[in-house]
Amino acid sequence: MFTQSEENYLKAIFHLQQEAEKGVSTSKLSALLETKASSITEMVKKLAEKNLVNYQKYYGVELTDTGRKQALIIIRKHRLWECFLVEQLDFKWDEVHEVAEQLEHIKSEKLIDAIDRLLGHPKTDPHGDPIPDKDGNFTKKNTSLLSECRVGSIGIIVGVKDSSPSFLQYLDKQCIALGTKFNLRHKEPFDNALEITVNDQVIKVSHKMASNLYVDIGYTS
Amino acid sequence: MFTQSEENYLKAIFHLQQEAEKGVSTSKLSALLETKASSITEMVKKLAEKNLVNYQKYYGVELTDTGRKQALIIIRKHRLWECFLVEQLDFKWDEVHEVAEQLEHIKSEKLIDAIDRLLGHPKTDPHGDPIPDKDGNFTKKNTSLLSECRVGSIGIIVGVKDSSPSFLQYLDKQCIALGTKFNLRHKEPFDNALEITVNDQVIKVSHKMASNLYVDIGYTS
DNA sequence: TATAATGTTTAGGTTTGCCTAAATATTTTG
DNA sequence: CAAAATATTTAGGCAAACCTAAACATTATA
Ligand SMILES: [Mn+2]
Ligand SMILES: [Mn+2]
Ligand SMILES: [Mn+2]
Ligand SMILES: [Mn+2]
Repeated sequence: MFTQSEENYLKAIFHLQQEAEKGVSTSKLSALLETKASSITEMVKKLAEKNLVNYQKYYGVELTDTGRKQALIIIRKHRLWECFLVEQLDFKWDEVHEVAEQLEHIKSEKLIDAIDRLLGHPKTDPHGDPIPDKDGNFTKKNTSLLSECRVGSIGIIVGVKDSSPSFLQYLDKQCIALGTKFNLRHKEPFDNALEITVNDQVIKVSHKMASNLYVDIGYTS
Repeated sequence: MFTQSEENYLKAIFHLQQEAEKGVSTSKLSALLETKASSITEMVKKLAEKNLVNYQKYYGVELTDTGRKQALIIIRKHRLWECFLVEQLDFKWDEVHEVAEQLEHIKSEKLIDAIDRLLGHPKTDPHGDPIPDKDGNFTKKNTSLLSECRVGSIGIIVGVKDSSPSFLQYLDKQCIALGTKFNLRHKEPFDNALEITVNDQVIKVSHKMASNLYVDIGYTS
């Protein structure tokens, strides 16, 4: 069994590993976990001791197979709890993360399996992120960003890269949600702002916003 | 906000206060929390510092109004989670306590209110214990024990005093559950063992067992 | 490629919540 | 009511998970 702190480190290392192919640096972890670099070094040594990560002084860490498996168990719990909160308790998608950060540490396999069953074994969480199965398998989601689409594309919003409450609330205000079908009409050369239509309504999407929206592209008109 | 440890102390003090009218002793807390007496003394001083308990060296502690209110919030959460596990996730009544011990520490008023609403504001938990409302009010349950009933009584099982898994499993095996209607037929003078009938079936109930079952007595035949 | 800038680790502390052993207070009992 | 038994507190330590400041390694730059 692992401490809450250890679990948070494993999760953080997993997430950072997804982006950078190299070892995850102390400073990246420090920033993500909002913990001083020196504390990161200490904990990382402890995780290496327990064979959850490979650690090379000054060159960062990587999860071992055991570490990766454990990280995925926590991520599975986090995302299932987020689904539960939205689907059973009517939480909004911007309200779930903080509570899920707590719930993900509850130790009971029976509990999380029951939640999974209650929800009908969902494949993605309220932010479009994939939910690993009990063995840690999950289908990596499409990684096209709206910002990278060509003008004329038709597609569906399937996920958010930034899932901070402020961004999610902004999406709500703009009537953009997961599953929203859009038509990319125009890209402004000056600032890369986009214009999309949703149900024949024109919505302006800044470049920053568009680069935080994952999409499935259908066909190009 | 309080630490998990502090919350466990408040809950323990509350429970022990229910039985003994005097101040709760260090040794009682030590036994219940499975923590050495010296550690209890330390923590109790900290709680006194925070005005959650009144503490008199050598004479035990009592909850202040603030402390009592806080204890009831935790107990409310514990019992609501137990209901949730049984009613929504098909846990058995002997499987819920351990998980609820973890879930009761999740910090989110919105969450527990939503669980309460989902369950339809239940008044008692799976062991027959009352669930305090948001303000800490609850109706103290009937405290008649089966062991104290007169032969000839008719009644209903409404709660368990001991809610250890082993006792609950034993009750399952004997087909005794909350809501079970019984007829107290005989009391054996030698060992105070009882014979009750449930649906015309005779069940032998030892004195120890009977002294852990709360009942509502209807009328005496 | 030497030096400066940046990133990482080490050394030494702090707080929380626990422990054992010893000291002290209370309670029981002869 | 004094001695013995029991309960409680105090003193001194430990591990986990943080911190700051200083030392040291790596990387960037002139
Ligand atoms: Mn989340
Ligand atoms: Mn999510
Ligand atoms: Mn319980
Ligand atoms: Mn209960």
